[in-house]
Amino acid sequence: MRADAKKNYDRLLATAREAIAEHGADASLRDIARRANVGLGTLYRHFPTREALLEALLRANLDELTRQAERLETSDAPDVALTSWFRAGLAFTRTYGGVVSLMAAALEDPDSALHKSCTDVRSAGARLLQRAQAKGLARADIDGTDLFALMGALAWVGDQPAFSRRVDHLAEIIANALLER
Amino acid sequence: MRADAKKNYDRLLATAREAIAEHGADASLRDIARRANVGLGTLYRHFPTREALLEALLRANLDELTRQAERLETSDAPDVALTSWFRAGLAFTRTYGGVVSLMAAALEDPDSALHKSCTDVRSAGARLLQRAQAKGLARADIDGTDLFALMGALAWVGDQPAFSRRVDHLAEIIANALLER
DNA sequence: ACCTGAACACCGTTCAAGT
DNA sequence: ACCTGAACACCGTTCAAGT
Repeated sequence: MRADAKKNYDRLLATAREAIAEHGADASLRDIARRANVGLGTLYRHFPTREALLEALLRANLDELTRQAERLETSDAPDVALTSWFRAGLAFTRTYGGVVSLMAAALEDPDSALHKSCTDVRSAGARLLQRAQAKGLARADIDGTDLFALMGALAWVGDQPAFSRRVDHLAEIIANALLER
Repeated sequence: MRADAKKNYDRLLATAREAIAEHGADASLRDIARRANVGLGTLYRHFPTREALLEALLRANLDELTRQAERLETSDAPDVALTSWFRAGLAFTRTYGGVVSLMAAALEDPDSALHKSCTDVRSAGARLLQRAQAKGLARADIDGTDLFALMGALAWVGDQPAFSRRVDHLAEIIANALLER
């Protein structure tokens, strides 16, 4: 990448990080380009879709979430590992509002720039879940997609001002429900 | 209301019902006016906000949900009544996609046209919950807002194509979690 | 009393023209 | 190779002008 292109890329990403932290995943792309002092076409050149921009923004966090699952798999007790990871996933969610809807859509769309990161996270969670299920420490009637769905559901709760105060409490209830039976 | 105004009002509501069933709560208001063969200003005259339009659309359903809670309170066993109503609320949700986010926002905004309907539903649920809690049939650490939040969370799950197949199953798990302890 | 649609200020996306 | 911004097709919202 040419030096000037790299500079624009970096500035766009930094600006997008601010804008999306402030306005959520549906922040105005036009506004991001404007605040980055870059032409609108330049934004589209570097990030052809909103998903591509979010992928660049979230890749580090999502990879870390996947790696954390792998670490927990060899360290903690299966049930503790599962609920710890569940909470970590939810915590990630809180950095950018409204991001889980895009992630849910990306699971279904192989062409989405977010597809691989999201299916990786789902697989990582599924393995933690299966490990707990194998020891009889988690309920047997759920899978990795259910785990992802419940994390997304709680993220939605956290995104609503009317409910965000209660999200930790509700997360605990649901995390416990994963271990029942 | 003048006869011609009433006609426009009814046509707008019927068209909105179709459009919102098809495209969800953020359907284009312009498109609704267009499809109803009515000027855009006429839509705004009858429904000054999107919430006002949804209020007109949902009032009957939300009132019915509130009344259903009252009926269940005098008929069924407290725990059965609670979970039945929880499922009924979720079923209502499925008629129009994306409607729960507006409802959650309306809880926090006393000026929203949806405010009263939503707080009424919350109160109705809270009473069913308290009745079950008084008999030790529901967990004691949740309130009516939590109940609303969990319904909304499951509605969100139902709105995501990646998860909608699992929403009934996840609803059962969460409904059971309400009764624990 | 009610209706209309132009006007304004925003979007997302594309693409011809420039360096 | 990369950048720019006008152009296009959409929004939501308001309001002067009409009947």
